[in-house]
Amino acid sequence: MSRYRPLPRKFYRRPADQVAADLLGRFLVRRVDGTRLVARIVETEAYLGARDRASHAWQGRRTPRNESLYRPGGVAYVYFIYGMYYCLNAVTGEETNGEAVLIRAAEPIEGGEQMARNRGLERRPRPGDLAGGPGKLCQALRIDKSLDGQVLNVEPLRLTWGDPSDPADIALGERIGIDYAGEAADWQLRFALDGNPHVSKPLPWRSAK
DNA sequence: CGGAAGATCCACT
DNA sequence: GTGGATCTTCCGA
Repeated sequence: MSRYRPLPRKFYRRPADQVAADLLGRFLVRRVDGTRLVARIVETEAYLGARDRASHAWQGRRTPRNESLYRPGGVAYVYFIYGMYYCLNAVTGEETNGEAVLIRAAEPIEGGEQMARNRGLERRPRPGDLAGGPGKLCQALRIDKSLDGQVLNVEPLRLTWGDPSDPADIALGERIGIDYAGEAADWQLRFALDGNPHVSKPLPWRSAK
């Protein structure tokens, strides 16, 4: 099934904003304990490296925590935040320039029951409950620091061709939770499938059409 | 509904 | 010591 064929390295070796838009509709395929979990990406954000105040690579900052950001495109950058959550990024770019795409939300395709258990949900999940936000998504797919720096085209975590979006259905807006970032806070680097209920925060987005 | 607060790690000042 | 690419619960309107 070609939907589950992994994206090639070349896919990631472009500017982060381009990759962020192109990742919408692609599948996250996670193998854990012999179970396959699949989710379709519906929301992403681009982080532009040294020139982007909101980026962990702002002004070239380099620490053990963000080391993966400086590898060539095609690996995962997973970091721990707020003392409780993980966030998953795909590192992008031809050069090692600290660019990445934050995977913010996805729509469950396979293994929804397992995802609900991973999230500790009792009630029947409503749209967005399982992976409608970067922290939820990592919890549902059991993504943690052990995947940091791993390539994204092999088990146990792959990004595959999936069910790509029509560029006309992509909405964009400002990134979330980066009010401290000065003018970079206004940059239109958040991408989502227009009107998709699994998105983390619906906004009056400007359409990219 | 919306806003506030708490949970609690790690990089940086 | 401070605050963050978050989420949940609790409270009041």
